[in-house]
Amino acid sequence: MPELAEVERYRQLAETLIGRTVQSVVARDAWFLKRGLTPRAARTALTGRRLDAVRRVGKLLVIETDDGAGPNLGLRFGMSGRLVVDGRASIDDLVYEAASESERRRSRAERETSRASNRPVTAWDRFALRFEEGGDVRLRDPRRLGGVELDPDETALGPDALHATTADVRRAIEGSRAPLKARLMDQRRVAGIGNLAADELLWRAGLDPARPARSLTPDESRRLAHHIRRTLADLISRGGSHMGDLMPAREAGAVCPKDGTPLVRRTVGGRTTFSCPTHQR
DNA sequence: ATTGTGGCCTGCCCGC
DNA sequence: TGCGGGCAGGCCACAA
Repeated sequence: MPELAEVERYRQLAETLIGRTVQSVVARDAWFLKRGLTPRAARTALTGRRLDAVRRVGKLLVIETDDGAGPNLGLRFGMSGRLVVDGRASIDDLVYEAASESERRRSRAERETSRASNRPVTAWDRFALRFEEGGDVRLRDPRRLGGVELDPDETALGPDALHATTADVRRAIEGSRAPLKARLMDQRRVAGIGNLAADELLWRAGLDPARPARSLTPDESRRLAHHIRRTLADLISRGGSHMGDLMPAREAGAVCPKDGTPLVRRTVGGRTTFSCPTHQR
C-alpha cells in the first residue's frame, strides 16, 4: 500500500498511459471525488483529453492533460489504494509476494484468496478512465481513504522527500518540539514520508522517533537527510515500503536486526512506531 | 500557529 | 463456524 515507494511505482506504471485520449470517465463513487468535484464535472473536464505527463509529488500522483491546456488529475491512494493499468496492478505486489518464502510456497489460488485486496474486484474500483486507443486506468481502493481531484494544490506539499536536502530537512524540523517522526510525516514540511518509511529511516539513522524535532544537532540533521534520501531510494529499488531492513522485525517480540535489543513498540505522532532503544538516541 | 486527538471507511486477522 | 475487538502503509477537521 501506498507510501512514496509505491506511488513511484504507480507513476512508472502510469507512464504507459501517456499519449492516450480519454474516451469515458467512470466515477460511480461520488464520495471518492474530492474538493467539490462531481461525476458530471469530472466527465466534462476529462473526456477527450490526452494524457501527456505523469508526475509524483510525495504521495500524490499528478497526471497532466492536453499539454497544460487541460486540468491536472490528482490521485491519492490513502492506505489501501492501488493503481491498475490495463488490468494489471503495479509490480510491487509481485515483488512483495515473491519476497515472502511462505507466500511463494503457496499456490497462486490460495494467495489470491487470502490476499483479497489484490484480487481484481471491480467493486473496489472507485474511479477509472477508459481510452479511445483501448485499455483503462483504475484506482482500486477497498477502504476508500484515497481520492480523486482536479488541479490539486501542490504548493501545500513540502519538498519531495526523495530529493530532500539537508537544508530542506533543517527547515522542516527547526524550532519544533513535536516528535521528530511527526514532523517528518507532516506532508507540508516534507512530502512523501509515511509510517513505515519513517520507522525504517530513523532506525537506519540511529535517531529516536520521539525526540523533539528541534533537538537535532546540525550533524544529526545532515545524517538524517542522507538517510531519508538513501532509504527511500532503497525502498523504491527493492519494490516497496515493506522491503526495509526493519520491516521483518515490525511485530510483537522482535529484536533489533542491528544489535539484538528487543524493539520498543509505542505510539508516536499518533502512529504505531517501532524503534530500538539501544542504537536510536 | 503548533500539537494532539479523533474520525473517516472497509477489510482482515486473531482469540473466544 | 460465528462474532467481536483490534488493527491497518493516509489524511482531515477540530480543540486546547
